[in-house]
Amino acid sequence: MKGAQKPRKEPRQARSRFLVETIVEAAARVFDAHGYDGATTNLVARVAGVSVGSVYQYFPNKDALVTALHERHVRHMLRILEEVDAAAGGASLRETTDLLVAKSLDVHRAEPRLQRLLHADLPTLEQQRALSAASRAVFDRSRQLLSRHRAEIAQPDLDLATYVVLRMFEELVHAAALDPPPGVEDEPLRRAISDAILGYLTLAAPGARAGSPTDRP
Amino acid sequence: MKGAQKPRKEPRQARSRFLVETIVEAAARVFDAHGYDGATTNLVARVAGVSVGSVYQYFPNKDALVTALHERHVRHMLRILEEVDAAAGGASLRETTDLLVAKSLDVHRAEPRLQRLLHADLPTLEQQRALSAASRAVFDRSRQLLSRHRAEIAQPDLDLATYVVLRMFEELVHAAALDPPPGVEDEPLRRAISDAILGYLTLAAPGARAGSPTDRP
Amino acid sequence: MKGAQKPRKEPRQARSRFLVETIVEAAARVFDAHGYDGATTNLVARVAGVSVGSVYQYFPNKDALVTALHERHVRHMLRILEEVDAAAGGASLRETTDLLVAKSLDVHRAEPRLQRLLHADLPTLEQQRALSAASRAVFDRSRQLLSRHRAEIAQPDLDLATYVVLRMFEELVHAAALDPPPGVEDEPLRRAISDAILGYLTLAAPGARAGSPTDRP
Amino acid sequence: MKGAQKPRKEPRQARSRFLVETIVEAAARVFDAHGYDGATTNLVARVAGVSVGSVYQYFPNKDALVTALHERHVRHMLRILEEVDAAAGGASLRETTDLLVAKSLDVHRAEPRLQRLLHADLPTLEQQRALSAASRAVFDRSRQLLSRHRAEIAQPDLDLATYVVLRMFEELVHAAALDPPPGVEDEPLRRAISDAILGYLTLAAPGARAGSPTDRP
DNA sequence: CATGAATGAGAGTTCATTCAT
DNA sequence: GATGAATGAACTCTCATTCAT
Repeated sequence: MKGAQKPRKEPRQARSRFLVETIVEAAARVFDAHGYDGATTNLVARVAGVSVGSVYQYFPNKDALVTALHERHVRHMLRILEEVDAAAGGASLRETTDLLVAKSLDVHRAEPRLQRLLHADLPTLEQQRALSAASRAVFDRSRQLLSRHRAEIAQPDLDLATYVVLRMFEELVHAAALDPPPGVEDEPLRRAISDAILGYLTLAAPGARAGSPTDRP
Repeated sequence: MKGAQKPRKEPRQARSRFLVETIVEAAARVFDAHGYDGATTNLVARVAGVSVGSVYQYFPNKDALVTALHERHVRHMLRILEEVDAAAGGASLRETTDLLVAKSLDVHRAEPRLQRLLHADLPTLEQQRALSAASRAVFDRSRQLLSRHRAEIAQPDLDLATYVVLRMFEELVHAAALDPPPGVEDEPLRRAISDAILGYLTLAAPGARAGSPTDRP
Repeated sequence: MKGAQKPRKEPRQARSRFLVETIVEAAARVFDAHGYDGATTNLVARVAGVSVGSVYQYFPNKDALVTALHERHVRHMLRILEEVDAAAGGASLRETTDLLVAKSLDVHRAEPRLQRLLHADLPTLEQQRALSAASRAVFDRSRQLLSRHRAEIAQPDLDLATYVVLRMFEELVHAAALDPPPGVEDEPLRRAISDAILGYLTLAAPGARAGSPTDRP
Repeated sequence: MKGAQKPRKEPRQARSRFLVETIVEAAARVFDAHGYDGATTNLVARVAGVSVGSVYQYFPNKDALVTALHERHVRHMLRILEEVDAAAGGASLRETTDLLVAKSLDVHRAEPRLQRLLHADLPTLEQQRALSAASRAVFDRSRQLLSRHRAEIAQPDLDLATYVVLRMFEELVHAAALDPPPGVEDEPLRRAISDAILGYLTLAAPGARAGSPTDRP
């Protein structure tokens, strides 16, 4: 992979926007099915039903497709955060977390290899520039959600906590989707992910382990 | 990446063993510096100070190098587990975890991109066959270490707990090494990783746990 | 050599057809000059004045070029058969054979090494599948020509006779073109080839072995 | 056989001769099984049970193995010519030919691909120098045999006749061994080969060509 | 002499990218 | 804009050959 890349031109017209969407969806299918190396730009074009030239009209190079896929994923996650936020009026942190885990698992299970690729290869790229912008939104939204449950959270630094939670969350959902532990049912698996997040957030100061903050009404 | 690959021939003599080691170390440097695609077999050979032919004498193809690097990493982690186990006579789970985090961070910081590559690309490969053998050792050793602290662990299923802990551990250490949160000192960062693991393991059961229908002994 | 190979795409447009022809002609020159091993795909491309990529656009691999050259040769031979057939109204078998030998010699002398390669390497390949289709046309056309002279032919099984004649014909023409006997003029050489074919076809039934069929009182 | 103890000096040569033979036989197997390209010198060495270095001790390069195989074949053919000559006291040309065809077919059927390779690739090589020496012996011996049947032969130039007969013979035997016509029994096939040779040799001078006596209705 | 690890030139092939149509 | 034929740099991998042991 070379360098960070934004779409070459912003699709102004409806047709263009549709074309870009078509290409991105094709890219999602192709990258999920073949991995980064196996995914050729020509194949993406063929699957999208357009010519390679058209792909390059909107994406200056192969990595730009990956960047676009990342943004697509971020949008997806933002939507989920939105939904959960909306649906959960006075829900507890546990309930909210459970819901997020369940919804995210659905997303990752739909295209596990692509998600792994996005999670893994992107930090490698010099694209962090482009990414941090998109990722920032997820970070901010997540932090906001956590701050709403500030009372239930023992960790003092909420920025750091958000960072850690996002990492754990992504990784565990990835793992559960792509490489689940053998012989474990879905429910305990989701439960374990929630536990990991909840456990971290609610961990009392060292020594005070027994009295968890969630014990309070 | 193609398929799983074992070393082509087992290095029997001292000279060969040395050569293989040289090649693997060169591969580590090259993969860490250039990523999977950027790492060419010719470059690995050049860095190792041998000819391409010699690389292919011992590794049937490029992916075999990655597999070897994975095994090298696994050996590394096993050594760390061993050391921590030996050093920690009656240490608490927290102390043991802190030590593991510190030592692992050193390993990952030495070659962060390689570690990311190993963590990310390998599950993609069909090499899980070969890998599971090597990874199993880490899993078993980790589980054994956890079981020694059984009393401090609230999670009922120790296999699942080991799976989750290993994932969290690897991911958070990777992240801390490759993409640390801005403005966070090393100490709190390490602390956060330990908290995540400890929090998950020691999470007291929610008051409603007894009623959960899936919680079978 | 790997496996049988048809052209990757049928050249629909005039430009493509011209390109394919150019490549095949270049391949003919290169294979004739360097043999199978010495002929590199890059050299074929260079001689054709195109890029390697263009060669692979139409021929999936090196062997596909050989297959194409075989088909080119078959077409050539068919054309000759056609011409001879057309020109020879009531010609005798001898006259027809003489003409075929003369024309074929011209073809083989133009690129003797290529002809040898086609004659020799192809049966080795698994390409007999693809070849038999093309070769069949030559066989059928030859058989048809022979059957027109049925009265002059003593061999009972015309299929077998065609098989034998084609083999002798190809081999002797090859030999005469590539490795002629020293000190023999062209005319007696051509005559000898015709004699071989005529002699076989007109050989009287066994029992008349001692003398030629014309020995009859 | 290893118990035999000859003077200490002599075995060195004997051993070398044996080694050379071993290598050549291994080469025969390998070239027959894999063709020229597929036959690697390392494989030949492995099959021979010696090291590559030993192969290169006696054969300066890969083509030297082919040359040796050609000489082996020539010796084989000479032996057959010898046998036939010895066994056939007052045999007719037909009888002699039949015997030669039968014996040669056995040889070629044992390693058809190798024979094709020798027949086909060698003229291509620059080894014609070395070959003509070896081939000359076969040529001379064949000519001698033909001259013994001078009375039965109509062709005026015996050198040319020998040349033509050898070519036809080799080609037809090759073809019969490697690529026989479908649905033809062995006997008629051998018969056809003999017919081809006999027909050529005994063909009466032109002009005497009469309507074939085997004309069918 | 025998060995076989080491060599490295060079081959076939792919695929991101361009640009004339 | 859209197309897709054409490009060619660059990669993985092979194998004839050498030479230190």
